[in-house]
Amino acid sequence: MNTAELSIAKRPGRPLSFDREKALNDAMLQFWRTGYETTSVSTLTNAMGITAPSLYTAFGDKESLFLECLERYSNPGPKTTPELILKAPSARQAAQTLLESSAYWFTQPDYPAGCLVASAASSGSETSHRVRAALTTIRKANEKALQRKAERDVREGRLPKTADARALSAMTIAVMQGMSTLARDGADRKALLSVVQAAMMAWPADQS
Amino acid sequence: MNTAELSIAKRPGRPLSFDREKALNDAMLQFWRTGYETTSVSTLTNAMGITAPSLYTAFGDKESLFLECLERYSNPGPKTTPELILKAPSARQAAQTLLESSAYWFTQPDYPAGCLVASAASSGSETSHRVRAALTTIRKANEKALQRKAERDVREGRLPKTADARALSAMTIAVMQGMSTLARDGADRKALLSVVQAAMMAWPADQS
DNA sequence: CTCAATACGTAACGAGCGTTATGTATTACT
DNA sequence: AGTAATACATAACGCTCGTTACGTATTGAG
Repeated sequence: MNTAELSIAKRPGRPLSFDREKALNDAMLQFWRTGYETTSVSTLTNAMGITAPSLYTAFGDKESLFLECLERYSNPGPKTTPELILKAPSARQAAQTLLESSAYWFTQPDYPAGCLVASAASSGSETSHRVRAALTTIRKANEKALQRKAERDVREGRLPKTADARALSAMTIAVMQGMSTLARDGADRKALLSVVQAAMMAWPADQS
Repeated sequence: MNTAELSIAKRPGRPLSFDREKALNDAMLQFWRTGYETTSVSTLTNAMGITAPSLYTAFGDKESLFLECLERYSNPGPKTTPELILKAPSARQAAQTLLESSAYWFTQPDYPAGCLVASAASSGSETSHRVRAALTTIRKANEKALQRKAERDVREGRLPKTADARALSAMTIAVMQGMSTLARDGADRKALLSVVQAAMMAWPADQS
């Protein structure tokens, strides 16, 4: 008996009768389509193919379910977006990769248009402040990572001394957010990629 | 008796006991703060200082009230934003004016942060599709006006022949949308103005 | 003064919200 | 086999939603 088997050792009691991962994914897609506050629990249970008590047993409540969906959405791979930014060869290339992958991600066929983080709860009442805080945290983490990367590039000469690292990263994040709205309004992948190309003109070329 | 007096001739029956303009303004501010679907009628009536039947008498229903607020918000002056864009000396200057005034508008003290149009209903259920359509229409009208202005500048030599009018205008609108989110997340006026400065680097200089 | 028309305050409507109590079925452990 | 623990399905909870009857008060017209 190895540690892996230990970590998935079955708890006592009746096990879940549905695939928790699939249900979570279905919930994420529904939130992606229709936001947080405007998606009801009954809409969720329909999309997930389970009943309300099952949802509460497996995920706690609506807010916890959303936060878990958010985690799944923003950390789909082994590396987080801030980590990817910091590992890029330059801030400029990190920005370009971020925007280009966003252009792809926001226009995937058979997926909701735009970005879950950008469009889930840009406004909202006071009752969902934890949700809004989580969304803001994700957005700011990306911006901060890009900013630090750009500041380092200025220090190390990959960007001109006159470059405004903070402004460039905030502008890049703004373009990303805005592209989500463009996608929701019907812009296709080609249009978004041309937006990326235009926005990257604002970045000074990497100094060699 | 002139035509102005005729146009405000009193209708029969008891007049409204509150200032309709002030109530409309209060409703707009509330929608601005908390969005469309997440703002309840009771929240609105509290903010407006009237009762629900008064709201329905004066404004129809929640959706009509929001659409009227939207008109008031997006047409505050004698000229619409598309008109201002078309009258600017160049597309580049129109974009700069649009972004700079947005930076100011999104960070007014004692007003909600960000943009009502950008944050009211970026996602949402199917029941509010008329509201979402109205918001999309406003966004697209601005983008289209800027695009036409830029296309004319390319034709008339104010912009280089290689400039992508569509991409530049879409990028500019994206930055504007994104700045609204930045403002909601706490960015101050100075930060937004530096974002504008950075974004404008993507626009080729006007040819003289 | 009467009448028609509109707004007002109170109170309530049906519907849907997020959530949970209840009893039963299914599992693991002893 | 028996017990503890968990999930299941059904049904309902209290609450808020957007909206509106209903009766009364206030206006202009004749």
